[in-house]
Amino acid sequence: MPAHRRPQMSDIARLAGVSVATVSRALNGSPLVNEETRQRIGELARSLNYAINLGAQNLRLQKNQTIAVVVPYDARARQHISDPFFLSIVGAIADALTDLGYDMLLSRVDAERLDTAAALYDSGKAIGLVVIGQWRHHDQLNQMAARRVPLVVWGGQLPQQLYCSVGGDNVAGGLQATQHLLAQGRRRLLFLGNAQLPEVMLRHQGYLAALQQAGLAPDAQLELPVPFEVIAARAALDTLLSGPLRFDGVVACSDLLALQAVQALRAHGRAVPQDVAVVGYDDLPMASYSDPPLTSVHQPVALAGAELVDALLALLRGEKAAPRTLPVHLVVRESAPLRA
Amino acid sequence: MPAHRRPQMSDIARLAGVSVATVSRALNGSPLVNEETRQRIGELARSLNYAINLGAQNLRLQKNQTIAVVVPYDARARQHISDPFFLSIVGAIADALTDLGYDMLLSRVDAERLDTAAALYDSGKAIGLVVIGQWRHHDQLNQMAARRVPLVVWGGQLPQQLYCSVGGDNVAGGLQATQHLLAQGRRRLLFLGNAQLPEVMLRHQGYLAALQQAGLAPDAQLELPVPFEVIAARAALDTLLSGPLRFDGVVACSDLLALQAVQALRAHGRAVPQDVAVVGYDDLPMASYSDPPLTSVHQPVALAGAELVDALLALLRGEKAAPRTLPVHLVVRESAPLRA
DNA sequence: CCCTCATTTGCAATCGATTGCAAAAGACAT
DNA sequence: ATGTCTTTTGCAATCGATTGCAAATGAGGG
Repeated sequence: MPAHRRPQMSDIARLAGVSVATVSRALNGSPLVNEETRQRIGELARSLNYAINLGAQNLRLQKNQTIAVVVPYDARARQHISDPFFLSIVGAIADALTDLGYDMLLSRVDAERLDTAAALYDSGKAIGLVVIGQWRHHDQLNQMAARRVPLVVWGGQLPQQLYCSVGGDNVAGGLQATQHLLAQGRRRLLFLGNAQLPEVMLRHQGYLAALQQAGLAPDAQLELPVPFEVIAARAALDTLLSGPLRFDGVVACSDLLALQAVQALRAHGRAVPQDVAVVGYDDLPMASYSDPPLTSVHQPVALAGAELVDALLALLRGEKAAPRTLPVHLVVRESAPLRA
Repeated sequence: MPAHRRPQMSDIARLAGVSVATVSRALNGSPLVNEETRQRIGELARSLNYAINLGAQNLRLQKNQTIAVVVPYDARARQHISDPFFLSIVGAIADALTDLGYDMLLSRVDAERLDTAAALYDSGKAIGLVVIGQWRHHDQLNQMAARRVPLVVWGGQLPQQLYCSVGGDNVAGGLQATQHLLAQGRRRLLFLGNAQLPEVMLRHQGYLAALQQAGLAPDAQLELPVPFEVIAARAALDTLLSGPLRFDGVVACSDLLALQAVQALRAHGRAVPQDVAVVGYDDLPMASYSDPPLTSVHQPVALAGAELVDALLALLRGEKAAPRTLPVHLVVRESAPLRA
């Protein structure tokens, strides 16, 4: 026996003078083995620091307790998605899975090829997938679901959706953020976010609905389709602010974008919230520490993790899992206070 | 054949009218199979959406490409560690592992029982471990290393250390942070962090060294051993500030602690940085957005991920991996500016 | 027509576990 | 001594792949 091979059942069997079958039964607490034999085998296993080979066990028992969590990234920009909101969702999922005794495989895939994530399921590495965000490939997710890949997606609920999504109430979030600014008398509201992404698109619907309720016509110039990636967003903001366009409020689709907007506005000599009020999205912990503290739409991260896992496990039990929309609420702070 | 079983080699073999062995060879590009047969099998596999069962393959080939990343949490407080710094380290490790074709298993363990993480290795789920932080159990990590569990730890380098650690230069970080405050004429510096944790202990050494260089005697009252967990830290700060103790600078062991200190100070009517200057640690992205923007010791997160993975892979190749210390540097912002 | 040799295929063992079934051993009644 | 029953154990097949070795096939030479 080589020096540092991990011990296996056959080693214990040899030392105990019994067959591998007996060792297996002893360690699994089968009533078919003699009590004294079980003791001997148990002690031997402990002294050898034996741990069962889960790969072999899973193969034999056709079981697997691994869930893959897929975090897309932007391959073209070689830009890894490090938005703290996504990371905290991952943390929440890890908590929920750990509590239930599942293993979590964390994997990154190209955001343009979400369907490559199916390989994790096809290969048996994982029994189901949690995908963080739909990005621009609702269609690929639909195809995976049609192939019966067990799949739950963090994101917005769309028409013609074959997969189960769990997400914040994006329409309500966009609506509340916009209403809050309108209630302060703000009238020209910049919408900051790329509406090609379903979640952003839904928030944009809320934005439009609020404008309509207030009797305002939308202005296409007030929509800046920036990515979630901050460097590029900042560049777009600077370009915009160098132009003639004026606005007195910003509805941003993430807290990071909101903070970039604050910095860009200040760099161009505009005060927040006096000249321009800014509302963020996600309500990250940092929102309360920032300068100014951000008014933001709070998303329930811990609940999100639990609901994603719950929905996926329902799917795996063969039940059908309906999309879920989680409540959001506006947290008012200094970047867009109650009274302007 | 049941409706939605994943196809396997025997299915392809039956449909192609060949043996499983031939299918295996064909899909692996062995020169032993006829070109036409290979074509037929390849097309069949594609049309069935076949993907090899990696569990079975790994068992047979004795291989495994999974690395476990272990994030400890505080079980007593049922408090999950969500410090963004740890999450961003996890993200960096994920990037490094993905680039090299490894899978990453994310796992949480009780910070008081770091040694339970060894089960991930013993069971064959993973071929090696990356543990995020030593916490208070240097000893347990040493025991795991003595058992030859392939192991790399994010944290400080300690005497009598049997495992490989990768970490920022904590002594230099503590030193620079303290020197910076002393250079402004600050003389009574509160050290914020629990020196039971090795990383904090090393930063504390740097703090003491800086005091000594300046000819100042340390004052034990100026050491507040708060945990990394913010709620408890805030309570300790409020208690301290309600007492008679006075200080004009704070050396905090994380940016979150620094921001809590800023808030507590303000709540007690002390201005930052005028009355008290505050230096954080980690230099999270939020440090530059906060109010005031934080002066902080920058830790190289992306490099950390790459170095952790590199060290672990070296271990797995059978080489010995020496502990690594990564450079840190102070980023000066408003919470402790150059001129007080 | 037989032998040799190259090409292509299949058989069967193997990885580390689990489990149905047969069998061995001992207790007890007849 | 024989048969029955219970308790305890081992044999061997199995999970889904890989691979050494034997064997089948066909081409080419003598």
